[in-house]
Amino acid sequence: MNHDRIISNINRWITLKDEEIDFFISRLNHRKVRRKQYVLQEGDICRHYTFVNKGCLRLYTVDTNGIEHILQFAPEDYWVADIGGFYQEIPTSLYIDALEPTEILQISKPDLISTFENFPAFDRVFRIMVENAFVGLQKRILQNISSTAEERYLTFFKNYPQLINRLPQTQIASYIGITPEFLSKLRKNLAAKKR
Amino acid sequence: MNHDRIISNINRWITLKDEEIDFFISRLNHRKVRRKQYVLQEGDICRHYTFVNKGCLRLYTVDTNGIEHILQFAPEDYWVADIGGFYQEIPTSLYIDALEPTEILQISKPDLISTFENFPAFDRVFRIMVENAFVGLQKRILQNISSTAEERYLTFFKNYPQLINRLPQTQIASYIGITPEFLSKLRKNLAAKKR
DNA sequence: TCAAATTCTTAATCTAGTTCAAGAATCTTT
DNA sequence: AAAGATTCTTGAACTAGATTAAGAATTTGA
Repeated sequence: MNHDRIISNINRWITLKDEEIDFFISRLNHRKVRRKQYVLQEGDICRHYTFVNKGCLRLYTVDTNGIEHILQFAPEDYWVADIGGFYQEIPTSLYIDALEPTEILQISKPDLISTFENFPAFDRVFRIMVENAFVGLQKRILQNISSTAEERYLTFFKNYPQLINRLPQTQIASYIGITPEFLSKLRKNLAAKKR
Repeated sequence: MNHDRIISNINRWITLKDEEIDFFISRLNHRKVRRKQYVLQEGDICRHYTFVNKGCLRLYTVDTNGIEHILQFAPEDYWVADIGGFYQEIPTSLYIDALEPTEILQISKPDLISTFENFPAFDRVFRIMVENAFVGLQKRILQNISSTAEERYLTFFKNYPQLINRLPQTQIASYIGITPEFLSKLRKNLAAKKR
């Protein structure tokens, strides 16, 4: 498997030495997952940080009524994990599965820790990665406490143009926190407005 | 000013050497802010990471209708900043102000960067800090897309018992994303249920 | 300690979004 | 290419939460 995508991903914020990159790459396992296959299930311990090389994963919970609530989509170039459970090694309440046939690269906790110990630059890489993700989540919270469903949909549209025609609407509805029926109505209204 | 609280805060996840702690502490400025005084205003560049030693700050936006939406409360032992704007040095859209007379410790970007350069252990400290904050935000998103206002209020009650009787209800309403009037009704219903 | 400011409550009316149901359209897999 | 599964749309009835307004209670700061 080709490592170009993950190399440019970790080189995005700071430039690493070849030795550092080679060490990190050598720790990765790669896997293919079929559509609908689970990468993580409630009750499991999240043993890997997962990078998506091709395809698309989703991170979500299932509530007591059996309804799914999507925390994150992870298309090409995104990382996913139950971060808390990964470091503390406690059973997760989250699910990760594939929305499309997907190719992933994974690093285990022992391998990531040894990467941090050998090359402190990776503490920085992962610090910056999480900082960026944090800022993204803050923006999402703000949307959720201050905007209407229509505004949230339009923001999703702007932030993830690659995903709009790639994901079923029911998944997008779940991400922005409304029912699929209501999303359908919103779209109808928006289409009417455009004319 | 006493540094015990911030020292135990940064020592919480990994144990630092005296030399590392001393360097970091020597970079801090301390300030007192009065109730309602701004620490950051829309349009400013966020020049400091701020630690609360005593009192309580809030991080929020003001929408086009003049309504405030609270992203974070920062009582004793919490850090606040517009993280994105801090590193990129771009004008913020957020406000930080004091809900009570507050004592803070601040570190500037140049000082934080030089701390990272001299002592890579701090990349790890800040990585772990942001990871924990990230996990907290994920839980909050989940609440917002999946729970009723009543459930969100009860969760706030459980997560921040120290704050419930310390903050005006209007601030809590803004944090959980409802109007103060509706929070008042919720509380009435909850009190009735208890009997 | 008192006046001003802020916060809290209640009630009536309104609306964004849900629920339920059922048929139409579109994918997936063989 | 067909059958089954999933997704999308529409409509009617419902409800959680918003809005407006006004008075009561509490907090604040001089």
